[in-house]
Amino acid sequence: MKIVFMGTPEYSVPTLQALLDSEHEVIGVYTKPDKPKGRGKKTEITPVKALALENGIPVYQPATFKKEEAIQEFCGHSADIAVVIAYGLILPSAILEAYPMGCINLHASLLPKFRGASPIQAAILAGESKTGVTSMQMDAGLDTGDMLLKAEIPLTGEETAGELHDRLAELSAAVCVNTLKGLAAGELIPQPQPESDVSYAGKITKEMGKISWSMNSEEISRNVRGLSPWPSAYTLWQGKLLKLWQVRALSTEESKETAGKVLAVGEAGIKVACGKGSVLIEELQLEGKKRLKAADFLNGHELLSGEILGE
RNA sequence: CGCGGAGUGGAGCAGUCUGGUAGCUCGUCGGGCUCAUAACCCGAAGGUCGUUGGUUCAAAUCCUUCUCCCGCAA
Repeated sequence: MKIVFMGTPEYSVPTLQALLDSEHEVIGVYTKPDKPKGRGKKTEITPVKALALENGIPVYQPATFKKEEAIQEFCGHSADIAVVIAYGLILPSAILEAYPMGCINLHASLLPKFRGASPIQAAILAGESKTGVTSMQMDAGLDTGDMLLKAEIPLTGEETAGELHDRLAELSAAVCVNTLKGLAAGELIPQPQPESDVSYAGKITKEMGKISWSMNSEEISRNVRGLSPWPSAYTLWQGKLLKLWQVRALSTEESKETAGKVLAVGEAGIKVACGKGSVLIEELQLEGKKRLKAADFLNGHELLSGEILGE
């Protein structure tokens, strides 16, 4: 099949690579416009664009599909289908219906759970025991299209969003290839999403990373994992930003201690009281500094029992 | 040139403002104590103070070049 690929971040890359390696032909790649990014505000090309350029595939970067010319251009490609994965732009119906087989999307959750922008993080934050990837025939709604294929993976309760991101990105590539195969063979029957289990995962914001020590230890652990590596969970220590990279939930029993109080410090980590239970901070990072194991951090910083974090 | 912090024995930090013997907490190695120990005591090794040039009798410290790491912002 002739495919137009639409994607932007790192997450999209394995799928594009899989399509390039397949018998299908990628005739064009859409990705979001280049933007100034990173320290120093340099303009960087998107990961998808980088891979497309390496392979000599035409790249298109409209800022929006609200303009007629962008739609015209899209319709001008003689493709059979468009594959959309973490593209980042809303696609109007004129786009969705431009090609004979429409647009299929790969979403990083077991739909209809966690529709929206942050399905990977949402699965961890919600403490799910499994998650996965769903391919669907796109329609005008937000991740509401009829489902084509699903693949599940179990969650151990230890993984970070970053690790899960990488695994699901690989899984998406496989699901994409299988979905195209199924569609070509006419073997896939689109399944409407059941209304009963619908949930949404909105955009992740920086503020979500601020730890409320009044939460229980398990919730804090999920926040640390679900927001790693971005935007990362953090608290404050002596007025400075202190990122938490690895935290272990200890007890979940009621505690009489003030939430956020440092109960003990040692080689194993920094034990902090929560609203319910306590956590052991095992890896952390002070603003401007590198990520450190708690033991290394304590060698150079005087963090004492009894101090209150979060202020 | 978006804002800011930092580069000091193997690790994490102090020292820089107010130039003048390189320090702390660990780790490593040796010895001791102990039934024993990751605990405790004694001792030792290990550093061109990121790089370039300059100022000075003298530079980790002041000025300069470059580079690498990191927080914010995007």
